[in-house]
Amino acid sequence: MSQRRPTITDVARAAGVSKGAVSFALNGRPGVAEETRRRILAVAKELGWTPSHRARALSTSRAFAVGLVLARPPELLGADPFFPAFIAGVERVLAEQSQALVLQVVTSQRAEEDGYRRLAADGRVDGVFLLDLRVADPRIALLEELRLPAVTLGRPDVASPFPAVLVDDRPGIAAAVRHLVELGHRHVAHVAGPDHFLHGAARRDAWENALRDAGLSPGPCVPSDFSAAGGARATHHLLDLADPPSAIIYANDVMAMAGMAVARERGLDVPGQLSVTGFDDTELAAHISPALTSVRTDPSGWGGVAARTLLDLVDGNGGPDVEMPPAQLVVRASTAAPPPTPHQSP
Amino acid sequence: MSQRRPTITDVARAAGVSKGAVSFALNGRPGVAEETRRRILAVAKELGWTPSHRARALSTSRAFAVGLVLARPPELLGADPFFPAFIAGVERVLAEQSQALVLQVVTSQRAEEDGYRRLAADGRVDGVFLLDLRVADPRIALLEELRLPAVTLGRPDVASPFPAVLVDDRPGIAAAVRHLVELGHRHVAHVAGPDHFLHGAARRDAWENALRDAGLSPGPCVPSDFSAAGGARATHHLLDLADPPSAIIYANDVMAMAGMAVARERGLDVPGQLSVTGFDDTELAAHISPALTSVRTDPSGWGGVAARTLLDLVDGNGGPDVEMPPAQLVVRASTAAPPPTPHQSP
DNA sequence: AGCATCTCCCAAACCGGTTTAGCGACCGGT
DNA sequence: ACCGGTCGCTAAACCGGTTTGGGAGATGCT
Repeated sequence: MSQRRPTITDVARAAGVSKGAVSFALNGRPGVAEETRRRILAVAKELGWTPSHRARALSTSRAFAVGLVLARPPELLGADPFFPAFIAGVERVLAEQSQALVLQVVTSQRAEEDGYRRLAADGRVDGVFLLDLRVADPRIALLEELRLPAVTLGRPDVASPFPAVLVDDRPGIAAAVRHLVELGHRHVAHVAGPDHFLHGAARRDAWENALRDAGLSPGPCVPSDFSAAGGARATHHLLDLADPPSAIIYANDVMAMAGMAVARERGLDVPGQLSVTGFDDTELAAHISPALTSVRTDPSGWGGVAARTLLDLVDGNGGPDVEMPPAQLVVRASTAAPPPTPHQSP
Repeated sequence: MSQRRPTITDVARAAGVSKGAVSFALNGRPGVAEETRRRILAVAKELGWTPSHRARALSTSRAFAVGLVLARPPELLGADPFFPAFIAGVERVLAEQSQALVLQVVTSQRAEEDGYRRLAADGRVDGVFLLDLRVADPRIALLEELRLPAVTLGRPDVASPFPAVLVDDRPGIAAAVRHLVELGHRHVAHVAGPDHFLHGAARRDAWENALRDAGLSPGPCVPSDFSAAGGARATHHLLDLADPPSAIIYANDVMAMAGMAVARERGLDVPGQLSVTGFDDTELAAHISPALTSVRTDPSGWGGVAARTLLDLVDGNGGPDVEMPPAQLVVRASTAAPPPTPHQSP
């Protein structure tokens, strides 16, 4: 019938011991007899006592939470398949450790840094995830200055004191290029993500290198922004060229789908006259027409590993970088042999 | 050069006042001379002092955070345009109040209730958002029992002590039906969301009522699950009927896009032989071919209003329900007049 | 001058845990 | 019988704020 929730003092009194004993018993620390420990825990359960997270946070100077600051332009937020899946993976491991996830969504980079500052200043979190690594990412130094432990998704291009979860997009892109080359394509373009993202650059490099490895010169590359509108724009640009590509590798599925639509509106058959590949392998990719050849990634798996790595780091067990399995190509109906062209038919 | 961050005691000492005075000054409470207040604040700024969120949380028994528990099957997480946008809207108002958002993503309903229990038991949050209302939603009673303030998105079908942010999907669906009827459709089917969601049921009712209002009998309705796979399945089902519909209203864009693909694979022209409408108006909707007629919603706007409502509630200013503007139909290329059929041509 | 009132501030208690210092009981060894 | 060491526990300090009770000094009123 008690209105207010029981405190450690209530448990101590009921068990006939001191607060300290209850604390020791709860945390499984030595120095309390097994018999006593059991009794204390029994009383605690009977009273329905749960240690106050707030009090514990104050006295241990820990937040028991990790943070994620996400900078996304509003129009991309809804379309991004990565971030919700990543979070789900994170949650899976946080939940079993009674840790919480504090999320901040911001729309500009300036706000993003403020977000980290606030998380740090408030002591809301014990560590953070660093996503969407950028070229010469200033956030690394910021987090160092804030003394905020972090785990990066991908390997930064600047010196970083933080463990990284290494995800390699390149094999997937390379596989896509090889797949297209094997089909006979000689003119493979790329619609990339923004230049300043490391993963955008990595996918672009992979595309370029794979083509060179095949003895071909890379087709045109158009940097874009991961949005459907951007993908459509880039596609128009490529198809307007004097010598348009016979295949386009897009840096994500959304741009690829928009690109397919553009091709179609221009009267081009996909894959008959233009092959298209995406990246992410979203659920929709398999259910559009033609079904989209894409590169499957595992954001949820990355989230889980990143969370575990971060919790270890926060506990003082800074581990080494973790390598994740490479992305895999999933071949569907949006890729096929190119049409015969003046270049190829004598 | 101090390693550890300054505390209120440091500020008090430096300003030559007591801790209490600093606290009063900071919180703008009466009882401290204007001159003194300015001096204290100056010293605080000079020392770079920020009140410890943890200490404040303990002494005021407030978390200065709100929570969101999201139950989604993994395969839907990436495709759902609603939740990231909603969160972005929430953040916009939380940020300006120095509140944080604690997120929990779970995959089963059982886990969802545990999620709320944990948030409450840990005192991690002062209130929560209740999304995806279900028929006879048990979470209402749970939150009441947990004494956790909440704001619901939509009006529950059970007695609820919580303020609601009222979003009405029905006008959008009704507009879609009217649009199709005006085009000449007489046989309009619906691919719905899961039956147990209130908004799924609402969209279904709206579809049904709008058809009746037009003097037509509702075509078949297939409940589905908001996934691309589900949308494809439902579409096959509808097109396999002896008397297939000439138009299908889908409960979200993803199912509509998958449905369009199915129609196409079966050799049906959209919109020539089958008209299709979606719901959500995702960014991609405008960039597929044919561009998808859809119903535009404003999840980010809802998030902002829901956050403000929740913060007010937590502060003891439980307000009335808030009505949001209705969803609007956006007509694009996926809808057109139906082909002449035996029914219609004498 | 005397007294009530008001303003401004301080000291101390409090929130609910964790952690340290230390004390008595018990143990084995000599 | 005495001594050093371990075990099991308690009391109290501590984390860093907020809040309450009350005291000193200035002011107003008669």
